[in-house]
Amino acid sequence: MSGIPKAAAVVGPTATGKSELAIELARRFDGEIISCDSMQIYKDMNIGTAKLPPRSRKRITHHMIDIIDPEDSFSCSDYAAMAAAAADSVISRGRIPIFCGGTGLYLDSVISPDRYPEQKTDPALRKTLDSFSDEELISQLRYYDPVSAETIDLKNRRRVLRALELYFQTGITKTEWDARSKKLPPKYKAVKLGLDYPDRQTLYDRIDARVDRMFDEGLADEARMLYKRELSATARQAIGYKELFYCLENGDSPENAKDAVKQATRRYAKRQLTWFRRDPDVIWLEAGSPNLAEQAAEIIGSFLAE
RNA sequence: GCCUCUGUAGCUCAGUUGGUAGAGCAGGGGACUGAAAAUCCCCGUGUCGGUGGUUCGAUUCCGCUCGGAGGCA
Repeated sequence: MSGIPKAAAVVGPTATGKSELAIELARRFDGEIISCDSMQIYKDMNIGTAKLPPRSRKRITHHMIDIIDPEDSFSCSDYAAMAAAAADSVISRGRIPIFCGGTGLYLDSVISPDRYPEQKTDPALRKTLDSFSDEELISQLRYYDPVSAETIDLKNRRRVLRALELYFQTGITKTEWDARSKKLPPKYKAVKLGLDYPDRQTLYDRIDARVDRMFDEGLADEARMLYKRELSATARQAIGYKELFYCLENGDSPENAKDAVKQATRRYAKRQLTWFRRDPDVIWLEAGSPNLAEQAAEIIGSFLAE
């Protein structure tokens, strides 16, 4: 009726069983999964990104996993375009796209309208901008985009850089771009299911256990292989790998990285929770509860029937 | 058995010349419009081991007591 295609999404912090639930839902609703995970994008980064093994994914089509070499630069803007193309193809086949993953910005970027249609990443410009001091950047921002200078956290250098980059590249301020995109309808109308455990300790215990399992499965070897390659700036920040790279640089035992990996993952999970809790559209369900799939299916079923 | 040191926030410790205490880490909360597993901001009450005493008042001084570490026999 609205003309906006429908989709489902499974979100939440890491280690809550999103991938499994998404597969179950894809089975029940004849869907295909579109991953919104900034790291499962990369080939050869398997253990540390907690990818489900291919045999667990069989029979259900997964998009946006294993599509980029870790050497190649990739960012949210690439994701938004590719994921939307994938979702459209799913819809054209008469099936339903099920977004699944913990990278909140990636999900938003596919679902929402094209925010910066004229903008593409320009490493040279970024490098030039990065050579200026915080003060210089801030005064530039105050001059060219005073509204952003009021809104953006000026202590967050990346945000300041980003706003300037947008302006210098397109001649239009970030303020203006954002105002425009807010007026446009979303590309998909999605029900968002959020998974979380009733208490934080359960989540953290699961994270710890999963990190232990990753090490048992050979995370250190996987990291050693990747260490020899020229990873892109994004791929090299992946939790689980960056800590091991640090060990390799300093000749430490991989065991020494274990606690650091666990802690980084806990903090990441916390940030994910902050992101998704802010989204009023998320319907929260208890991770690991026995009737989770039924609950989820019921919500999606009535959403699709609307 | 004797002597010395030590017991303060989940952990490591600082401190109070006696007026119920503060750092780091851990942890918690928040922000986020294409670098996002990134980046940034905010948050410190705990029987100061227990128990008696001195004192207007003790975590701080004294006695005893219970843990821990070391030394001497």
